[in-house]
Amino acid sequence: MQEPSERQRFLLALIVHEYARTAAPVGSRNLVEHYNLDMSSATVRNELAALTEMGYLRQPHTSAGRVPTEEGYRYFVGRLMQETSLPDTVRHTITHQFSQMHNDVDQWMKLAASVLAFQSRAASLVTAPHPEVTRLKHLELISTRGRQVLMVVVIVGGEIRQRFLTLSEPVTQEQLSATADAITRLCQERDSAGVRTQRSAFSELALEFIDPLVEALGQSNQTAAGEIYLDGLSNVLAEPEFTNSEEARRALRVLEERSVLQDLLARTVQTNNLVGGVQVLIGGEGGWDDLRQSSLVIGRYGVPGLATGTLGVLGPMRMAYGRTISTMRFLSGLLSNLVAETLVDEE
Amino acid sequence: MQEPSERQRFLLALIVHEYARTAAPVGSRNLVEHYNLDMSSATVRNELAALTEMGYLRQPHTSAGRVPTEEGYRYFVGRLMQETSLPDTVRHTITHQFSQMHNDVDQWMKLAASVLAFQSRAASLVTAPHPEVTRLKHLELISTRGRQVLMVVVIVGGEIRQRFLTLSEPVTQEQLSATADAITRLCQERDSAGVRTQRSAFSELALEFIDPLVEALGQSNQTAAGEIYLDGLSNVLAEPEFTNSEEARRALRVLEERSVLQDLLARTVQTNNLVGGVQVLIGGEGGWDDLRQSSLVIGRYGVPGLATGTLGVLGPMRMAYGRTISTMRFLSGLLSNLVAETLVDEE
DNA sequence: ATTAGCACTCTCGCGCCGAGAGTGCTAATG
DNA sequence: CATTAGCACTCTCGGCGCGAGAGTGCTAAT
Repeated sequence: MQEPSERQRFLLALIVHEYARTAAPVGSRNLVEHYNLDMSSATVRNELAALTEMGYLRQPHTSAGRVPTEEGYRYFVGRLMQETSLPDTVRHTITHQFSQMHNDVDQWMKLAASVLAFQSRAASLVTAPHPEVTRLKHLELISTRGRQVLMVVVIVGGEIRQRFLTLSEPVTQEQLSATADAITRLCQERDSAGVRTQRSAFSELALEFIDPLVEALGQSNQTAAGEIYLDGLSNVLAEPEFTNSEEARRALRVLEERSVLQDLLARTVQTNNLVGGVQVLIGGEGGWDDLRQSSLVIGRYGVPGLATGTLGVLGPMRMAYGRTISTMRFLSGLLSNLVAETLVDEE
Repeated sequence: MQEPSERQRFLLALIVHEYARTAAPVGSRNLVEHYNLDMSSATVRNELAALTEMGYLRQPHTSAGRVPTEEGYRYFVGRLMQETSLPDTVRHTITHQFSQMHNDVDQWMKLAASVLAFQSRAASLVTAPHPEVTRLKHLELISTRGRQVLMVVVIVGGEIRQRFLTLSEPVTQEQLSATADAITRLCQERDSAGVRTQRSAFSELALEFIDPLVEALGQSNQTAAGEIYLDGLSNVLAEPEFTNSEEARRALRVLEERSVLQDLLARTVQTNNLVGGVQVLIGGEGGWDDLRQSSLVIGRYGVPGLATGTLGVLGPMRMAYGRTISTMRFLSGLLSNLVAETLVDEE
């Protein structure tokens, strides 16, 4: 890929910006007038022709304005975009909102999704902080009625899972508490496999809880990484590229289908378009045919080795990458701090 | 409102059915041919004219076929629709799927939403079972690091809430467990107000947990009734009435906005279009301007007085009410049993 | 290297028109 | 008297043509 000149890069950035604003192909005359360029439209035309030749721009038809190609966006995101950090007032507002949230993970996630959707004017997705290995922190057994028991499994990192069990015999709450304590002591810091190895050490009563416990710990392998919080879905429907409902349906299906999102996170690690912890997938890069019209910005947060979560924004290819990325980076830092402050468990 | 004749009712039902199938205004000739009626199209025309006069049908324009009015749907749902119960095979499949779900509430909810969306071919929403009054069942305090503590609040009915706290002094896990036990004993079966009255009975250490606990118990008053599970959003985008993205956006916004959904559930109780526990709101009945094109089917499940949840389906006004309602009724029964079996706590 | 000028191309919106579908009405019929 | 065949009428919808507008590439002049 040929390297554009300084002026060509400048123009490319302008077109990306203008197209993001208007969603209409942008022409040379328009560009000159709207940005008070001190060159003529003919000069601009020459440069645009060059950029088109290089593959960064394309024309929807012979005589329309220019639109950035995927390649163009990639170049813009990777080399052109200046990292505008979020305005101080916005940062303060967001920080303040989080401080109001009473240390409730659920509310944090909702707020994060909401902020991300609002700032990016696109759809956002946030996953709750999730440990990379699920090891038991604490087990609690609560009698509900007769042989019914509620099992609460607290995982290292703070995640909580629950199961309902029916015992073969009624048992008192005292016995349950004692059993829970025993299991907790024997299995603390163990993952599902580790718990299984302890099987021989348990009392007959405790054995009734082992299978559900093992299963609760092992669950993460199959199921989505915890809850997925979505917000701003109606934002993307407002964009002209999604008025064609076929496109909109595809995008929505991706967001609904948790398995797809998981795949996506899995691939997050190994790609090359990393921007300081934030990844940008343009035009369904990497085989996401359903997202051919869209772009996806993905970031992670949390404490590696303890618990991490994912932030994502799905929007049209012409989304405001700058604002989206800086918001995401800010949120990622903020959430990472929250995770570190509250969830950290190893010393 | 005038009472239609037997034959008119028959034709009204046919039109509702046919319009649900094709989404196009249905004409007399079409009706006669497609359903092999043994009357002429002229006769049908006369009857349709009468039904139009009565307000059950309308014509999009002078010379188009007929479309049911809201009034027409209301009449259909209230008096015409025969309650087809779900085929046995479907019932068995669903029951089987639930039995696979390992007693995990989260998975039940997801499955319920998925089944409801699939059967109704529309968007579904399901709320987790939620106690009408939130009273403490069990409190657990888990030390995470230094002064950090994870508070797990189990509510009568099985719901779980968590908070992260920072204590003024580091405390051992033993002390925490003892304190949690003490609080549990003093406050079991109490709601947030009840907990507050016990304040004087607590040790200094215990006092640090009271405010967060009161707040966790009181939360339900402000926040949505637990998690809301959505599914099938892409279904409604597939419907022709939502290709006009403006309509689609409105509907989506309603589903996203949790506060709106809450309002909606609040009104659920007092309306008149009840069908054996399932309610049908047609055309945004009751002041839901954003849902003017849509209908909403709402049902509840659970054990009144202990924990209840809501099932909802949002789709175009011409949705398949029969299938939707019977699915919802079946699911409601199934979930109610699950709640009763696992969550019941009072004797 | 830049730019004014110009011929050329393509889309988009508009109005027109004929086909098709459906209606209401009237008159005939069992 | 209910039903129905026949018919004139109305309205939508898709295709077509056309002119305006926007944008381009090219050439020649600066």
